[in-house]
Amino acid sequence: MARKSGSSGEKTAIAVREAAIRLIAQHGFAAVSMRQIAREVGVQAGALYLYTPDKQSLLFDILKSHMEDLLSSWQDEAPGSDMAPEARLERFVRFHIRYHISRQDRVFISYMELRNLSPDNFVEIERLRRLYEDVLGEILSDGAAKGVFVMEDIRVTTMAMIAMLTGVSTWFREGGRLGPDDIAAHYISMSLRLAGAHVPMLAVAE
Amino acid sequence: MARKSGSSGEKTAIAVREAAIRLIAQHGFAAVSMRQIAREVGVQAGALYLYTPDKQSLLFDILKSHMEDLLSSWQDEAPGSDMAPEARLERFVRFHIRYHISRQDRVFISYMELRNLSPDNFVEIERLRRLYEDVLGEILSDGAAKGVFVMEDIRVTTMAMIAMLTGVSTWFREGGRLGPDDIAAHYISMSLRLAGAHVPMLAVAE
DNA sequence: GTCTATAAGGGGATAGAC
DNA sequence: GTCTATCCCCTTATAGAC
Repeated sequence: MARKSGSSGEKTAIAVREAAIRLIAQHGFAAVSMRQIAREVGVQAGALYLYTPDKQSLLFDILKSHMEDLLSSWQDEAPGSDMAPEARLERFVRFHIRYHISRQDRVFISYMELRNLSPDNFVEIERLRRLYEDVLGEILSDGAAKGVFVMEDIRVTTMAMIAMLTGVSTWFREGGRLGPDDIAAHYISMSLRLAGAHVPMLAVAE
Repeated sequence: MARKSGSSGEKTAIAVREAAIRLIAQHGFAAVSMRQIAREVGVQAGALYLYTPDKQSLLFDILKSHMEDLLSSWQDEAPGSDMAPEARLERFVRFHIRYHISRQDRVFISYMELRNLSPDNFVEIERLRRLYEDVLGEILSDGAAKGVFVMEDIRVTTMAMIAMLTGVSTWFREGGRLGPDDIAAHYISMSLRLAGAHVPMLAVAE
């Protein structure tokens, strides 16, 4: 975006995004003004328009790059479809939980602010979200076909599991009773159980 | 609120609430103006202030009466704690799914608009929400104590199950492939499985 | 790249007529 | 119980100086 290497434009561009993400996660897109974002960044409101054509594009860019990053991060560590369904599901759940815990703000926004997207932008984000849901749907279908997962309804199970997994971002707090890896482990065994896999209990506490 | 029996005040008061719920669910609290609500009701903006002291109270009243109605509806059909945990869980899940399907707008708002409550109002709504979560937590704890539910972590399972169940309100659409009762049945067996109960498969489709 | 100034409009809320 | 008119403030976005 910025061409002069010594300029602070690059840094400002990043600062604008980060500030927007933080403020929108906290107060909601419609409740946050461009002036608030500018104050957080330390520039005047007018300067923001060097980095975004308008407020709507700012939201869209945040959501779009979040979804793209989510999908490409998964591609990077996705197991081959020749792997056992249980192992694939475990990999997916661990990835999902870690990703959602480490990027709580972005995740939160991308679920809460869909209503504030323009119709065209909404369609595009929904397309990307559907691609991600299909990753899980395909793993569950594969497991059902191979007889290692037993579900009454694959589509409902997919939606239920996605909601269950993503919910972690609403209650997880840094420094709580459980760390990210403990939580991921719990969600892995809950997911396997939800999919109707035979899952040995590793440890029963409480 | 209105004292004259022939007046249209009572009707208007209800219309204001319904319009507010519909618009807020669609666009978000911060994005909806008092003028928009008035237009939907068919009155002028000033008239709204006969029914609410301000916009914040309008939101708070919607969320508070939703939570109170949710809790008292549950009280009305809650089974005694002498019932078997599996049966109690089944009752809870069926109630939750039906309630959330039949009041999608209210449920949606009460999850999405927490950020737009004033700090005091937020505390009150959170208190009510926690009461409701505890209903499920208590059922799961009871089942664990009696050895019919087997979970690695009761608190995490409670949060996961609530998220899974409430998620139905984000994807359910009237006239879809499955009716409310089919969906409730699926969520019941998924919940039992999540709780680690022995659950017979009734029917495996797809 | 950033600032100041400003245009043009919408926001919540109130006063007073009817 | 409702309307009209209005106050005052904040909003997004742009123009032009530096």
